[in-house]
Amino acid sequence: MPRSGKEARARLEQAALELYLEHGFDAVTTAEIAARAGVTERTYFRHFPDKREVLFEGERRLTGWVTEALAAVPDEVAPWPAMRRAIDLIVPSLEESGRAGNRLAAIVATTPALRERAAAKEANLVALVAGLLVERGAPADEADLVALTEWGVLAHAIRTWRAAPGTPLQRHVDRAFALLGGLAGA
Amino acid sequence: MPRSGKEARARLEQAALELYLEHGFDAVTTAEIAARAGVTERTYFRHFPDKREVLFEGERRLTGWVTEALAAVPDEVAPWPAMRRAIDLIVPSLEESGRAGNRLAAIVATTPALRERAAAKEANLVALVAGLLVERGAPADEADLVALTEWGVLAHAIRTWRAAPGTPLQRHVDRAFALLGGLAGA
DNA sequence: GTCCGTAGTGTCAGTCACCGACATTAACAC
DNA sequence: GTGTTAATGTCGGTGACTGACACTACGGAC
Repeated sequence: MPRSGKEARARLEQAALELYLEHGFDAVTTAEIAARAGVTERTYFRHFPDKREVLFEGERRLTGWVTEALAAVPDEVAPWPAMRRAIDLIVPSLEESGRAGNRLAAIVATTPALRERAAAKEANLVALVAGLLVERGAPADEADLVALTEWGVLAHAIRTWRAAPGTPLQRHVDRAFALLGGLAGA
Repeated sequence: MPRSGKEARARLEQAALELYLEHGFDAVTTAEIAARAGVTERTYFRHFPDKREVLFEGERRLTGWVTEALAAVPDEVAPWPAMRRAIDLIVPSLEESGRAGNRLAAIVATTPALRERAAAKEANLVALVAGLLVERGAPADEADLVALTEWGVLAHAIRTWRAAPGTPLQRHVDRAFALLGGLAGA
């Protein structure tokens, strides 16, 4: 019953999240996820390529935000400040999805297989950013270095932000950039 | 026949490398690797936890180098310059293992599953470095940021070095640090 | 030399992630 | 109603990975 297809996908996401939280990633089978979602195991694999990917829908939104944010910065702006501005543009979206992000980070942090996937996603994102900077006219190796470094700073800021609940993310971002500037400038 | 155990492990590494190069990672089964190495599939999994790990012995050496290099830098040196010095100490070792590294990078770059593992290894290494810096007395978040950034710079330098055969790695490292200093200082 | 503990291996049976091929059904257009 | 299409169900299979148990080569104790 092709009841729009999107419904099944959403139910699978929900079921997977619940089961992973209840019993841990390793103790859950894809068949169980499918059963709770009311579909067949085969249907699960039509919506997601493997057992892990069901948890990373948020990451897809993130790549969208990054692309939009960089597109919103004028091409004349040099790579480093352009990325810096783009990060400021993304911060509110990140802050909004903070709760879901936290819950997810908890599962991911405790299971190696998911940390692997997360690390890979991050690497892909850095590559995407570098590519976008090149399209804006940056030299390839400068783009690479800027993407790597600034994304690293953002990732760091997110971590310290998660460790200090209630504080605004923007402050952590500013602080991290200032810290890096002092370190790398000398 | 426990013919020292190390021999079987080495044969497995060799067999896996050959087969992966010949037919590609996905087209090779662990049973085939074991067969070429003259052991059982079960024995393969006694030496390596999964199909991918057999390719990452070099990474283990790398973590050793990093630990030693950081230990060789006096504790009085601040985190950023300490890591900077440690990288200079590692460069020769990296340069020596350049050939093997290139061959491996080629396989890894072309298969997503291996890129995932590589990304995870890199993240673990950054975490290790941050931990070592903390042991030296650095504040946790500064250690995190320094490890992230400087390791990123090194990774970037290695990439440009691979793209420019024949040039010394140290030059790429110096160049990348200079570039970052100019970017992040402003 | 015999005995014995240990480490490395073989064997077997099983679970589970994942995939190809084909049949089926709901919804929608006409 | 009929045809089309997208989503699903069904079936069978492959291959990564694991637990349990038996076996065999080696080293040392005596």
